[in-house]
Amino acid sequence: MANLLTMKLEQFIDFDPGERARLDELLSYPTETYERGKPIIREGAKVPNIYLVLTGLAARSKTLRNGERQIMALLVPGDLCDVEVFVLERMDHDIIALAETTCVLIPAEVLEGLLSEFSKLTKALWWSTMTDSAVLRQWIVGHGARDSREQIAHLMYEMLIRYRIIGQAANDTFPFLLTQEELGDATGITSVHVNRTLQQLRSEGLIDLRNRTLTVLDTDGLRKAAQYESAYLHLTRTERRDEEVSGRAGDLVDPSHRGAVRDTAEKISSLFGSGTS
Amino acid sequence: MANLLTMKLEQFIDFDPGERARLDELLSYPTETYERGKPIIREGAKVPNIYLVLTGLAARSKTLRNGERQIMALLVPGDLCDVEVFVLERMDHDIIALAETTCVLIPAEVLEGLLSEFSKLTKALWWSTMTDSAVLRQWIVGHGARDSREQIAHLMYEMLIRYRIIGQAANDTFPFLLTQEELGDATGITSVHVNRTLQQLRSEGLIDLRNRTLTVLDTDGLRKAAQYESAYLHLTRTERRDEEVSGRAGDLVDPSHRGAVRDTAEKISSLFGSGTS
DNA sequence: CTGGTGCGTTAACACATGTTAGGAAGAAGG
DNA sequence: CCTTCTTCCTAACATGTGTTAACGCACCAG
Repeated sequence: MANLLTMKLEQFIDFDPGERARLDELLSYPTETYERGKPIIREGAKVPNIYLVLTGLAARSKTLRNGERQIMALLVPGDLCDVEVFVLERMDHDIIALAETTCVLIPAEVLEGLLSEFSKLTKALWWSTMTDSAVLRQWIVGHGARDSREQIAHLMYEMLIRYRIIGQAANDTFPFLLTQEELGDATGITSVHVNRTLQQLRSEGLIDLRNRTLTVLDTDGLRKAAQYESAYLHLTRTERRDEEVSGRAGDLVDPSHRGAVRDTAEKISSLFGSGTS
Repeated sequence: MANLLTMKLEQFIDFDPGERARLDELLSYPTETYERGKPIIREGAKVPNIYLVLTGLAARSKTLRNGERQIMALLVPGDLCDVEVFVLERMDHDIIALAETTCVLIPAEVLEGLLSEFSKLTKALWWSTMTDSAVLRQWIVGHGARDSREQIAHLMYEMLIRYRIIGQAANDTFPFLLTQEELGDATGITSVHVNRTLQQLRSEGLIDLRNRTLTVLDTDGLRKAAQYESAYLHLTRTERRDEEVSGRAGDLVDPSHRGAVRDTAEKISSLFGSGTS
């Protein structure tokens, strides 16, 4: 399997073969699989491992005393769950599995060792962290200044890009594993209103959501509906149009980029499936 | 003047005199002052300096096409505005002055040099970054799962703690430099409704807000109103009750801590004013 | 003193979203 | 095949928050 972590970090930094090899080694640590709905890491836990999502979907979430739950970030394959363990003593939120999810458990020392060895990797990890923060900021903007339709459109558009980046959104179709209730927890909207909003997006011909699979029928329309702006994901190399990675999501972050590398979604696996070692 | 940055980072790590001296040197770089309302750093900018707030109040904010503005974080004296410049190419949001604000402009190379020299400092900076993220997460929880009264109470309670930490909230009174409109931008509420909510908090006897100064009349009541939970600020040493720092905000994050170090707010300057070199 | 200008304050009304409740459709399991 | 459970969907009603608009007050400049 392609190294998803590498595919993600490559959006920012161009690794050499040695570095890639080291990254690949990380994937050889033991994995663990979690059923849908089960916690992967609990708030308050001291965790000795770094969790990397391989398959499925996880979320950062927080539960208030009154039982309300707020999802604060979605973690797709290739994402790290808990870089904070390097510094902060305890998790300040839960990581939960929103679908059957498999993670690699990388001992913290191992990754820490790698980091001091390769400062490039250190930089890449900082990038990943700061990008996470940027996504959080975007999430806040969403809640404060967007209505429900814009919010959900935005979430979908962001997920499309992120699945593209890891090569799993051919034809603008990708796994969308959230229930409407969970979508509500992510956006701060009730599931009833989520439903209303989905109907609307469907009737506008923007999306097709069925069987946990989302197809974006009109990427331009969806971007517009989302008031999407590309900068916050900090896809440095994509924006710079580095050939190696820009085919994945280039047309999404910058429509004018299309044509050049159109319909490359299908080629991604051949391009990168073997390019990670 | 006490080194505000040191006071803040001390919440996490105990520096030795040499390290403190180096931190103090950072404050000797040129400062710049910004009028209320003026931008300090603009979205999209490539910035060669790290900005450290010395006095006043700044905010991370984002403006949408339709003119709506969302404030995503408040920066009080001692806070760094743009650590991201080490890694990300451009700012993905604005930093604006909400009051007349003075910043030190530390050349990025200088701080970067310091970081490789002292890994403790590196850790402290990571701490600061990850804590920022944690605050963002909290902010999201606020928007999604709290009503206006809880949100505003929460913001006030957090600010009380943060001003305590830098020794500027004696008697639970501290500068509260936000207009109601800005409070609205921070919480995603209209200024009209902010006003309604403030009236309510006043009539409940929780706060006294006048002349840009906030006095918390009932810390317990406010904490309760805010559904506040301490963990997210990651005040490691405060929670551990390290004497050196726990007097500042200990009773706020853990009410049982009171008595032990009550009314220490006034002593803070004598304890730490000279303790930073 | 006088006219701005920004901020706080209220009031009346509109509407997006929440709440509650129940039924339909599909998946899982015996 | 039937039962059970989850998720999706819809309807009627309730309400928190937004909108608009107007007035007062403090502060400042001239």
